[in-house]
Amino acid sequence: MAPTKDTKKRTQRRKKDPNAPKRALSAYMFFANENRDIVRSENPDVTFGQIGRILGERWKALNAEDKEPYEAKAAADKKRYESEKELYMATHATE
DNA sequence: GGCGTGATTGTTCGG
DNA sequence: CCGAACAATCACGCC
Repeated sequence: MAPTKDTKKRTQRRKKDPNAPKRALSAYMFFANENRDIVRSENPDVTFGQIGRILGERWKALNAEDKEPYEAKAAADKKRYESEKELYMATHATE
């Protein structure tokens, strides 16, 4: 099932690990990186109120092929985190 | 062997 | 400064 949105208000940002590898970014993050300047450039009138909403709308508006670069980076970033987590695990184990 | 959980990531915007 | 919608994530630990 979904991560029970009820669990609690997200963005709790609580630390629990010594070196906290901080997982990785998300496709949205990479996509947003390119959209923030694009969408906002095409919608200089819309503010977070709209942009934020619009951003997400068109994010999905793209096709798997469009998200390709975003998903690709997402996976790439994940590997990034994977390395830190690996070390984090090592440090955690061998300590 | 399958499940749920939490933590996190980045943008925009404003008071 | 931080949070809040917007979305994805997905590794982690556990019985």
